[in-house]
Amino acid sequence: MEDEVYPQLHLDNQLCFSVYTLSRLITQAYQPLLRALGLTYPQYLVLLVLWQAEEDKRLPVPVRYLCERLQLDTGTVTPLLKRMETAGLIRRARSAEDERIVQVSLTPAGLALREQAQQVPLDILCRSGVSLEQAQTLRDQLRRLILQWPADGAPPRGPATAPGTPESDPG
Amino acid sequence: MEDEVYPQLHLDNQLCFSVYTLSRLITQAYQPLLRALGLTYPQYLVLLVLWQAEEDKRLPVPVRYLCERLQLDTGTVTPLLKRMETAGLIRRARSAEDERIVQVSLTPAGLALREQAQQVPLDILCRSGVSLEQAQTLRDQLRRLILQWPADGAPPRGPATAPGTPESDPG
DNA sequence: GCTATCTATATTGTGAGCAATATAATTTCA
DNA sequence: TGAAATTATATTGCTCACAATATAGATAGC
Repeated sequence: MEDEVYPQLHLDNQLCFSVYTLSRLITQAYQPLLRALGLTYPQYLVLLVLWQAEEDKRLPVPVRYLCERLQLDTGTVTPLLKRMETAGLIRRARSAEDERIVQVSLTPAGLALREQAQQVPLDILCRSGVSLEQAQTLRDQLRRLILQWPADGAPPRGPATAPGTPESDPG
Repeated sequence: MEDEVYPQLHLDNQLCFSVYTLSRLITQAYQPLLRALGLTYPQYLVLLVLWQAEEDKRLPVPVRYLCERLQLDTGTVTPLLKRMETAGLIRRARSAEDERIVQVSLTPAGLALREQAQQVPLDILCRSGVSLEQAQTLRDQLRRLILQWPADGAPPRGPATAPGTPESDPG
């Protein structure tokens, strides 16, 4: 028998699994608060973008802008926006100048939700027991990692260290 | 007019959005490699657990064990396992001693995939351009955060710092 | 001006995630 | 022992994600 061991394939050595698990944990933490506002987590993200655009007097915004900000494609965003329109949170309208474009804006109800959502991020922070410093540090670290992430189709780059046989390879 | 500003609701100030985005980016990076093995990302995670159990001679394992390790409920895992059974990767069998339990084991095909998967984590690391140290540090940081995360239904805890009005609240 | 190309959005189909509920087997304990 | 509670898995219904494709409007070259 071989009895080979593959530490690089052990679940708890994977960075991907930690990120995946934390992402679901955070979403689950938001869920009860957002449910009180009649929102799902992705719908909340759409509203974050629209509320911020409203602050800057940039409403309406095209669907394309939402896709860029959220890093989601139209296959996800279009049905999401349809549900939000049905829920009375947003409006969608074809642009007159360029009929390919659908412009998205907030309804009064969608805008009004911002007041109720105001407390949500801090509330989550409190419930999670994470310190503000820890959260900010981690956020900035992840944002840098996301920014340096290779665009899809980019050529493979080597790891920044000399190659070896790491016992626990956090792929 | 009010012209109020809500920095705590700005998308890029949210820790949740960074985690969510990175999680999807990583999954997308795995996708082409796993596709070559005929796997989806969650199916790969199931195999990681089963391969490790095989190393320890603990196969078969109950569905409950997979749910615990992956932090997923049966509503996700049961159909996932059914698809993997159909694909010939695993076997599912009711336990004789306790007929509530379904024991999951690897088929030869499912076990054999481990050889091909061996290179995947390091391959992802290379493509991502992240250094091994950076990945390990981040992984350990996230694991600590996940471990300290409150169980569902736990009472709200305050943030570890004095309350104030943080400009950018990473909820 | 006409066709090829490009751009913006929508649609289809599959596979997660997850809440809520259902079903059936086991255990508890009065 | 026998009903109530518990445990393990499955099912249903809804909402993402995302690849692949479709559609229609705008733009570029010739």
